[in-house]
Amino acid sequence: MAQAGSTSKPPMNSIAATLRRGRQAAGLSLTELAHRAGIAKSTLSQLEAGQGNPSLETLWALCTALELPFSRLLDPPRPRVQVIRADEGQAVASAQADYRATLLSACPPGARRDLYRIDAEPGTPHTSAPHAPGVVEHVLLTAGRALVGPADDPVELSPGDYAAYPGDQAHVFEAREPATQAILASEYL
Amino acid sequence: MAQAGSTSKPPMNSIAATLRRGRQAAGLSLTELAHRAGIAKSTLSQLEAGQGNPSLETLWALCTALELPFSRLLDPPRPRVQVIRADEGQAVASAQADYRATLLSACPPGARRDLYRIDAEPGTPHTSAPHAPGVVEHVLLTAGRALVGPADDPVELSPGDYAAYPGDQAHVFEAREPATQAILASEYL
DNA sequence: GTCATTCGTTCGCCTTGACGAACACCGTCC
DNA sequence: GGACGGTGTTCGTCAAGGCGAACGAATGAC
Repeated sequence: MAQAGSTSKPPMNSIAATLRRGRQAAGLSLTELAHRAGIAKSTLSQLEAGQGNPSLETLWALCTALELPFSRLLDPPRPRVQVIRADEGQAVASAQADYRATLLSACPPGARRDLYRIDAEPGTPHTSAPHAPGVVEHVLLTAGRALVGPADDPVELSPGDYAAYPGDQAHVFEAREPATQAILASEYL
Repeated sequence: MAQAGSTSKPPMNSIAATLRRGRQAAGLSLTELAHRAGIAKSTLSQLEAGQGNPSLETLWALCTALELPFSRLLDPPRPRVQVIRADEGQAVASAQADYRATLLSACPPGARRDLYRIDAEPGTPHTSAPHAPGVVEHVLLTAGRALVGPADDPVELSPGDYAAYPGDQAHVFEAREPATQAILASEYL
């Protein structure tokens, strides 16, 4: 299975580590896991050694046997409690002074979802250019009132209201009352 | 590459569809994408036909060439605006009357992250049994005050405070003031 | 019309992933 | 001691994945 010159190579070491940790966390031996997944334990041994270039079937069988989502194959980090107080956190740059987004949780390598806290004041609407394809934004208004959603079809939200919309097209956030606050989850699967 | 009797087989059709849509969305031809990814166009053709059992290298090369996160290989759905008003949404069952979780956004197939709105009153702490390995919970307190986090090491949050902690061990949510509200993102990569 | 260029598919060959047996290793029991 | 049952590793064999050339179809230039 020769492979021509490609750009970057898959993170086998990362996957290998994930598999090994997953197996040990489940308290399984190589033999046992290989049996459950229906693959040869030699194959599994090589994979955990970071060698080779596994096929989709093999990876899938291992994921289901370990009850791991397929997407969890890449990434090690195991966090402990992390707290960001109300007045902390790095604000995201914005040309407008009446709109402030605070990054709460950036995606670890293998990107999936960012959490922001939005603080906005009435004024000119804050419009965002389309993001990468597949991005979905979730907004939950916690205080005030705002017009949120696709630029061509926004929705007015009151406290407690929730809205989700495609982020890969132009969209707006326009505060309608002073001290408007919201949670924004930007999901770029 | 024979495969012994395993449980479920990988969703090749889904991956095939994702690849084809991704390629067409990028406006690339089979030849062009194959060249960029450094694979043979015949291989790509077969993959988009849902045939075969691609190797990790092949899939990775395609993902990087299409600028798709590896985890986005499974799932099509493209949403429009979705709104859940403050008094809407299905409440999640809970034995305790003073703790209510409202599901805002469930993961589409290929699961990754759920969004909840929490409404809680002071009383007995709401403890959760450990979830699947790898789960991370994010909490952003929007009103009131609460003790949140791992059962053995919780943190007190005030409005605007944010905390993230592993969800695969016992954890608590204990309201300290009436009408306590929070956003909870359960992330199971 | 013909040539040229692109598209996506199909075919034969070669490489390589996956299998299974054999292997070395370690602890336990008799 | 040595015979077990368990671990994870290495090796030879076979089938399947990936490659590249050849293919038919569709389009545009001249």
